[in-house]
Amino acid sequence: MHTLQPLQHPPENEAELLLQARRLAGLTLGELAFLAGLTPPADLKRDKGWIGMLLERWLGASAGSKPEQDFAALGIELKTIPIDSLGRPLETTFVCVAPLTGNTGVIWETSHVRHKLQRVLWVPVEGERAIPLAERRVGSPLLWSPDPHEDEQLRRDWEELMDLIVLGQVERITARHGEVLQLRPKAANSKALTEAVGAQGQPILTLPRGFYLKKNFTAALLARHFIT
DNA sequence: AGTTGATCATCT
DNA sequence: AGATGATCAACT
Repeated sequence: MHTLQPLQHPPENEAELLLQARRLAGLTLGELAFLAGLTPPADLKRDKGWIGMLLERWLGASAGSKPEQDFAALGIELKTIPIDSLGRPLETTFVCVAPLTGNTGVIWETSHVRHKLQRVLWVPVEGERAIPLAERRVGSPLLWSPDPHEDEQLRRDWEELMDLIVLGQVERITARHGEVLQLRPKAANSKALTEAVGAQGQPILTLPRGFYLKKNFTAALLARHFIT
């Protein structure tokens, strides 16, 4: 029998992962939820990570809250990305938390950002709020690694942002810094604080920040996929 | 508070 | 309308 069902185990290799991801293309979130025995929330207001969790389940990713890649054995990270009717991203993409202390001497080549983005399975999902959550369709997946140009774009932004962090300027950084990679708050709320470096090199408390891919970057990466 | 999964809601 | 800054949930 060939009933479509979530992978019960982590995929053995890239081909198995990609094959399963391709099977999901064209199906709705409601169908995938039903087949997985889940009930979709009415909207994502209080369940912002629901789609990501659903796709993790279908693709056999190690569940949610582990500090490693989704497919550790394959070195692959899973990212669902909300898109509009033309395939363009509706949101920026969270990459990882930014380290705000202990950064003297860190370099791009061994950074968390570069490691996270080394190989990513992108799964586009219709994201317009006019479409009821259960009716939104999953798109065709893209297994991606940064090409030399993309790596260079990311490196430049990362170095600029990390320089400011190291120099105690984290609170002067806004989301406008960076062409393709930005730094924004990543916290439960504005009361959650973490340690960082102040302008005089002293410890300060500030909002935890995360690195996010700007939409121009993910739009280009998805577009490259659509034409090839 | 920190990790994972992200989108919301307000402002320009 | 689109981007920025703020926030939600589950688990540890």
